[in-house]
Amino acid sequence: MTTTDLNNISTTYSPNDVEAKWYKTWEDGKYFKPKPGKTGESYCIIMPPPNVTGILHAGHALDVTTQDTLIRWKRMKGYETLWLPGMDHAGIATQSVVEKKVQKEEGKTRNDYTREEFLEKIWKWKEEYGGIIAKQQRVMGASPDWDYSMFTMDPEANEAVRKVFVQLYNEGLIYQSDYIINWDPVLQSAISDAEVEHQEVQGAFYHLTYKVKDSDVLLEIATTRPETLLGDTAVAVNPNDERFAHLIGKKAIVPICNREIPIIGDEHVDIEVGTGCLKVTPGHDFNDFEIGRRHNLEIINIINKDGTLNDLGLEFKGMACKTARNHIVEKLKDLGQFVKQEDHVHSVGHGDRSKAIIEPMVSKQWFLDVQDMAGVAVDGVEKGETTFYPKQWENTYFSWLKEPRNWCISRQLWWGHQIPVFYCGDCDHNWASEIDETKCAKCSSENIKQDPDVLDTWFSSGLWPMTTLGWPNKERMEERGYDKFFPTTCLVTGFDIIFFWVARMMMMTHKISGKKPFKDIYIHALVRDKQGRKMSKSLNNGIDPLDMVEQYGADAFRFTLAAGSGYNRGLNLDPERIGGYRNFINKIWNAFRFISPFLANAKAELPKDLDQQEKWIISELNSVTKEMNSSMEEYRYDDSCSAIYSFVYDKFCSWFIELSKNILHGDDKAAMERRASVLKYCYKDIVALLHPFTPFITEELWGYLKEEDDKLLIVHDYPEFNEELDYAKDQDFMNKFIEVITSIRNLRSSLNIKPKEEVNVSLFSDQEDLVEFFKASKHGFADLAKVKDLKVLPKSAQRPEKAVMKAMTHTEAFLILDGAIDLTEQIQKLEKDLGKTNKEIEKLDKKLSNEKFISNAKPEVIDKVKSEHAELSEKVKSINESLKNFKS
RNA sequence: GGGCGUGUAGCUCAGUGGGAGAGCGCUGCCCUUACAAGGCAGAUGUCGCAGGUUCAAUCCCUGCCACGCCCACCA
Repeated sequence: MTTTDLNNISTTYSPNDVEAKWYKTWEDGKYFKPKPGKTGESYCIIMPPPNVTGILHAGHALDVTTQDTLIRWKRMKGYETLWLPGMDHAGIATQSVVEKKVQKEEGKTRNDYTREEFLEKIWKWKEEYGGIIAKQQRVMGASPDWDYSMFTMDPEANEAVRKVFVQLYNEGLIYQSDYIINWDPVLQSAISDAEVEHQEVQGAFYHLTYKVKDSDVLLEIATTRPETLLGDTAVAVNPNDERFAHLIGKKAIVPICNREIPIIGDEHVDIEVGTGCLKVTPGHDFNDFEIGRRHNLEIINIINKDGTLNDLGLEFKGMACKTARNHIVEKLKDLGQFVKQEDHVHSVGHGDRSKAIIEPMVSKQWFLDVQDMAGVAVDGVEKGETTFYPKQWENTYFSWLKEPRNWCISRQLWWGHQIPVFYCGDCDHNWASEIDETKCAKCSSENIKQDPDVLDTWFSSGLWPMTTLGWPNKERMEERGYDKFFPTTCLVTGFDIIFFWVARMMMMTHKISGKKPFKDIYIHALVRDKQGRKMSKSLNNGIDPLDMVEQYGADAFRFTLAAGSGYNRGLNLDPERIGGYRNFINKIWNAFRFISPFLANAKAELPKDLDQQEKWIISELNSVTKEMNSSMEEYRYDDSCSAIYSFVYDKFCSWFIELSKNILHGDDKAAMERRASVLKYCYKDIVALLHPFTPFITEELWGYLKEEDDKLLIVHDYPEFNEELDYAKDQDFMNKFIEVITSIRNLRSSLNIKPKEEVNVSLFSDQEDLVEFFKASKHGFADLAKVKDLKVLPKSAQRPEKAVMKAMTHTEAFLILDGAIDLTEQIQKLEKDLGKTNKEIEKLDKKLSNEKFISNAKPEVIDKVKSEHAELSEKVKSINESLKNFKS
């Protein structure tokens, strides 16, 4: 397509073909690969790998946008950039979606298959969804080096995981222990503390009585879970509680099962809460477990893996806890050991995947001792080796790491890295190994088996920055540039996984490599619907990125997401806003359609002999360039977007293009060529500045703007601030010019003068250079406010008799009237303006007459107030005189 | 209970110790040859409430109210 064709085509930009075309060009041309740039420095972002649980949602779109914008920006600035893509196996989450699918389609559970068979089904799922995700990322314009793609279950990742596991195991940091864990009866696996959601639930306090052995005393005990009494191994009271202290050391008798249990004293028991007596069930309550440890109590497990009562449940065996609860209450009533029941709201843990009520249960699990690692991770941030943007998120990070609990890393799942610990069936030897063992390391027996559990997903995620760069294999590290890119530059992620992921990467990566994995951590907002609600399937308020791209184009969608990203924690996404920015993209397209016929007359360089309008726009462009670079440095995408948005709309299109029409169509060939050159210069910078945000349309337009030997925009230099292009005086003139034009338009509008109708205007000002500027801008007044006859006079000159006026601090504008009109409305307007201005002057007067203000305020503030006062007084003077004339 | 955060125009949100802002929406006029996905002009606020610090508070401090999120024990 040639530039002339452009003017024959639609006035609306259609993104779809353009986007596909450029993505292919970039990808085929290997533009996403890291290449040494002019800074000689590297810049690396490891993409937080999306879960392969399903297709991408709006949150991922934000992830892609914020990272791709950074990468493209740094790439253009001349860094050797690597954005490393990947996907996460997301153990529990993925296994459960596949289990659900199998249940739905085949009516089977995973136990109807062998481990190998079922894993094959998950792998199939992974292939399908992994492909969709990568396609979605491409549609968004993501520019990672796809050749680096990794999956958290790749053999390379497994190698890293096993090496680290073995090291930590041999150091004694990984240990096996009977511990109370969160048991998810639906997933039938332990889950970590972080995977438990606490929800307020309407329950009840059940008051029961326990008999004290060899005594008539009845202990009244309040509990929310009477069914666990079958697992009670003590009754605890506070040793300082006068009511019960004398009973410590005696025995109580558990109702129904009639087991004798000790009455113990423990400070944990709150005298005020409940009845002051606590039944202790170390097998099924976190606090009770701790009490049990302190007092060496027996642990009794009464619950099966599926959440029903086991053999110890007596006649309630096989019942779900909730059912058993009701039956046991009935039984207690029969026994006369039930006192009362009170409504009680309390929080109950639910699995964040399965939504099942979590049963605290004691079982043998693998743990990682994180006490030392957590301290180091805290140090890294406190000493500034790693910085959070926005800084407030450090608190969230610290709050977890400063009181870490050892991490339960084993999961009773199939989908994940199997724990590399081997057990010998003959000699009881067990050991951790980096390779798949075939015989016992001690007795050479081949009767060995590997631990069936898998590792928590976050174990492999914690190593991700190293794994992806080839660690621990020397050759891979060389090939993938480990030394160049590690530690990485920036991690971009959401605040919801600061605990899960960020903290773990900081701990594990440092433990293994001795280095913190990133310099910066940018925490972006979570995407919500326009009402600020989380997007969820149940609310059906999700926004599908592909829909948005199809409807508005990837550029508009990206710009919307970027414009909404700064230091905020929520981004309320309303498709209407995307529509608004789609209009902006279209504006860019049409501004180019205006410029394109003149490109042939434009020179490649910025001309030296700029006129005042040109100096103004170059100055403004220079400012926006500075603003965009500095705000991006601090991850203020919102500031960058609003800076370029208002420059393009409010400066370049509304004023500079409008002021250029006359020159471009005029007789002065030199001026025309100069203006065409400036337009081209500006537009090249505009598309370059915008490219990281809206890569497609900018690359498309660049094709028409670039010089023959220019490279593609994706690797072109990003504009930088240039001190020499600062023309403050021209900016000041133009701002005043704009103010005057707006005033004239305002007067026209208030008189209902038709847009095409010409008017005569007289301007009065005592600023000589401004007067000269206005005189020289005659064409501007004609083009932008349809001024036929313009007079620019000093304020000493006579004011026109029949006219309406508007006063500015620097200039009075009079619109001359032909016939008589009713001035009442105009007088009202002037009086309103006068009132407002006088109020402002009063405020300033008050300040200036305040001695304390004069003595305490900074001199520049005082100067400013004084000059404002003078300007406003001038304006008041102008208005007053006109009012006098109008009224006479 | 602990922590973090929020409360600014109808909506979504920036913002700063010294003149209250943007986008969208709204009102009026215009199909002016880049753009009606447009142009021009315009209206809109006790900056949550109450105190305090300061010459000066939307901004800093304290308390209160409302809301959101996170962590953590509640038997």
